[in-house]
Amino acid sequence: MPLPRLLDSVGVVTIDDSSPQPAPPGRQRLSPEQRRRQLIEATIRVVAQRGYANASLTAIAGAAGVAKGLLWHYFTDGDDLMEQAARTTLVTLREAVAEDIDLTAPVPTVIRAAVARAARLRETHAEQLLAMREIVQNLRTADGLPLLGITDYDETYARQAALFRRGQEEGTLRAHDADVVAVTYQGAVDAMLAYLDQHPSVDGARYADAVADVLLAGIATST
Amino acid sequence: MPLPRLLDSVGVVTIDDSSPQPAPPGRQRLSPEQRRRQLIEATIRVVAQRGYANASLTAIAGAAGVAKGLLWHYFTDGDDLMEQAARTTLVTLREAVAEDIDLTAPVPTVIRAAVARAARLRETHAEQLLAMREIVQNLRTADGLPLLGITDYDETYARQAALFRRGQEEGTLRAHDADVVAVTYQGAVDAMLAYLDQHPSVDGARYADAVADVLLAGIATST
Amino acid sequence: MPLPRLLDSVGVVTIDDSSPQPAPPGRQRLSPEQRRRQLIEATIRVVAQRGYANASLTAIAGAAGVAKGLLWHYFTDGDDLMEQAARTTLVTLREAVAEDIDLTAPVPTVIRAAVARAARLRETHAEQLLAMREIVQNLRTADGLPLLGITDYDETYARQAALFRRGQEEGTLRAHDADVVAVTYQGAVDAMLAYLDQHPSVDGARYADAVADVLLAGIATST
Amino acid sequence: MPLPRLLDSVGVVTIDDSSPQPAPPGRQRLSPEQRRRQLIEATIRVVAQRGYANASLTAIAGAAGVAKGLLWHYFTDGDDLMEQAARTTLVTLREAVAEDIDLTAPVPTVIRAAVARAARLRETHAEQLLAMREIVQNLRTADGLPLLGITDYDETYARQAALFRRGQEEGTLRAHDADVVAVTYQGAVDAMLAYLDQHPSVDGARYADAVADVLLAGIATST
DNA sequence: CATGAATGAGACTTCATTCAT
DNA sequence: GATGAATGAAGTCTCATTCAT
Repeated sequence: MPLPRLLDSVGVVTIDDSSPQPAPPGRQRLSPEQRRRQLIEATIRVVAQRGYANASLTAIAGAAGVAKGLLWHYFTDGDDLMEQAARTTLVTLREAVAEDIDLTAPVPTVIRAAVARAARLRETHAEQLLAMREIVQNLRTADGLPLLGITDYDETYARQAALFRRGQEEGTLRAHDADVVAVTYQGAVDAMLAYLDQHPSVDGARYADAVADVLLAGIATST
Repeated sequence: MPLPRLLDSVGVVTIDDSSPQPAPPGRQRLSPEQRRRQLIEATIRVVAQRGYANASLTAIAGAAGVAKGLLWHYFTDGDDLMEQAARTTLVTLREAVAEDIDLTAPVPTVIRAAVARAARLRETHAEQLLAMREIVQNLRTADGLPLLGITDYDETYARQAALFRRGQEEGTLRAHDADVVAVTYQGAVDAMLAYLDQHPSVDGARYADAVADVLLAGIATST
Repeated sequence: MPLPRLLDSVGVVTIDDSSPQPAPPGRQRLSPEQRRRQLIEATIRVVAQRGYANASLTAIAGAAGVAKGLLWHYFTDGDDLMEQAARTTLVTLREAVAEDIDLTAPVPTVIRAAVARAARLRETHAEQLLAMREIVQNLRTADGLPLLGITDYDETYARQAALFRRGQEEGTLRAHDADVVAVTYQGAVDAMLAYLDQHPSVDGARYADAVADVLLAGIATST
Repeated sequence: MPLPRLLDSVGVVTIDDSSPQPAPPGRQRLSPEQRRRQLIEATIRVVAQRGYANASLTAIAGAAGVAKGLLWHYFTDGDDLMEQAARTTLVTLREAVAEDIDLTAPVPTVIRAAVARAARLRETHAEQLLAMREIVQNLRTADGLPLLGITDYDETYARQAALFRRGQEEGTLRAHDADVVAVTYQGAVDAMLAYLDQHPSVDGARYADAVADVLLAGIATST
């Protein structure tokens, strides 16, 4: 499944219960799941808007419309909240993207569709994309090493490599090293998203198509 | 000159005297240039190791073996230090990469060489690569907008697009949109670096060659 | 109501619990009003004892027996604390003095009583007198202009001028310019307080009476 | 000699060598006296303009056009500089005022002239007045006690009391306690200066005359 | 004598975290 | 469970003072 790389693909599907702080009564008593979701959504929102460094827990609690202290009822500390926010968001994103693509189609078709869907993530999951980038980039273990990344990437790359291998078996892709192709593909998608982010006037769909052209020219047997 | 994207920003050629606090002699009197360089080097080192959010000025001064207050003699505040560190690093990097590539060679050759050189940046400028990513990602103006990025990237993309255009005129590259090709190329290189960073056992040179294969298959007239 | 000038500003009636850090029980939970009052009292105390320039927020928090950070729960910053301390003190003082004087008595009688009450302020509100002087003198806006003073004084002068005008109408005071008389009166009282401050052995009550003699000789129709 | 109280009377006569930093050559070698005077003048200027709290030694050295370190060649520390600046200024002021008044004239005449001269101090020695107020108010010993004041006041009061006593002997002043009269007089002058400072539109000369009227009505035998 | 780079103490402020209510 | 007052550990920054040049 051509999932954009962790950094790119971030994106809690909808956070459908769109209301930020609708709760009118002073003290609502929610189920743990609801609370966690509520707090994670606020986290994504604040991180996206103010950046990781300025996303204080006070601000997050405020955005969620709850008291500061409540955070420690549901998360062991700030890092835990960030990590869970990232992981949750990643999972939801994967599901969302997978839903929109027919993975059984011919591999070149899958690739073109996946690139197009990734380009649309900017529109459907703007905050999540931003926030994930921030968290992945900044969240560290106590010894300074990145907390997220390696593991998650590998899984992503593996899935993509499998896809490319199928293409080679079916004869629709050329015989490059499937891992290299996977990484290259990811990088192209990632760069596309960053570029579109900073050039909002560009037509994303058309741009994605052009990117797919380049990629398929490089790896497909026949465009 | 086909400079890798984020890589662009990586730099500071030497930092040869790798030692954190080399000499404890009471009070060193350095020239402004030397001192600035020393402080910027320490900044890059600390940001690379601990991440932007944990790179306190206290830590940076400590890494430089210098009193905290000295930072304000040379930089107006923490953001100024970060910005200057990034800009200095960016410039030095560009020069470093430019030196190693013959830009007058046939475009496919230039591309292959550039990818290879970029792969080697991990070895020669590991800290700078990491630190630049951190600073570019996190440094913001007071209103929350990224302080670095857009402008600098555009220049990079423009240079690369010019290179690709030359290739098309000379008949060595196919007729894709040169801008799209530039962005795609950058993304591929960037992804390669990130991948190599986290898989140190992989042979960078060979990997770079494979990436160049894929790219050239996509854009060159004859592989 | 003939309030002494700088004296005006002095105040905070009680501060009865004079003890710096009365109770060391782990964590006290006070109402906002109590806490604000406590912090303002500590501010007055520290400013009076060590001077404005040496009244660090660290010292003030220490004198209040409270964590430094708590100050920012109740005041936006140090200047805000100082300003509120001054204003609160001013109001309380006015009320305190007004309570002790019968403003409907013949004007010369009011004047004599007011001078006497002012002299006693040294005993009942010594710290407040000192602290007000310090704050009024030193607290400035960002552009360097005094934050307190002009406006507040004008009100004081106006009240006094009105009193003197009544005296002229009733025939107990001579026909000087009422504004000039008000300012002169204030200055005399202010100087008396400064003098008594530095000569503690002098009998304040007797001294105040002598000052009233001089003033009334100058402005009353019959001594 | 009716010298305005310490606080009021501040005022280095002219600082005639008016140029702030005229010295064009990099390193001038001045006599100790000249240097001290230069530094003290800069101190007065900076304190008057920015207030005591913002008068850093760095700013003072900058205003004097010399290197920071030079201050410690001529003064033991910042407090010493401030104290000497205040004392020097006080002396020069006394001389300046004394020059303008005929102390042998009838006492009421002396008083009227002195009040008038004091009112003009605002015009001729504005910075000195401001700076003296600041320094006297803020400069403290290590234990928090005011460094200037008591002693200097007493001298001033004594001189004035002597003047008033002469008036009583000559029959031009009534028989109040001369000390009380001195203090009252000082306070009136002080208040006048403060009032004029904040009401620049008022005609100082006329105002001073009115103040003298009130004072003399109180203490002279016949106006 | 003069300079200004360098130091270090301390100021203000922010914020994660705790805990009495 | 939920609140927000209170704490304490940094962090950024300023400035008097020292000292190599």
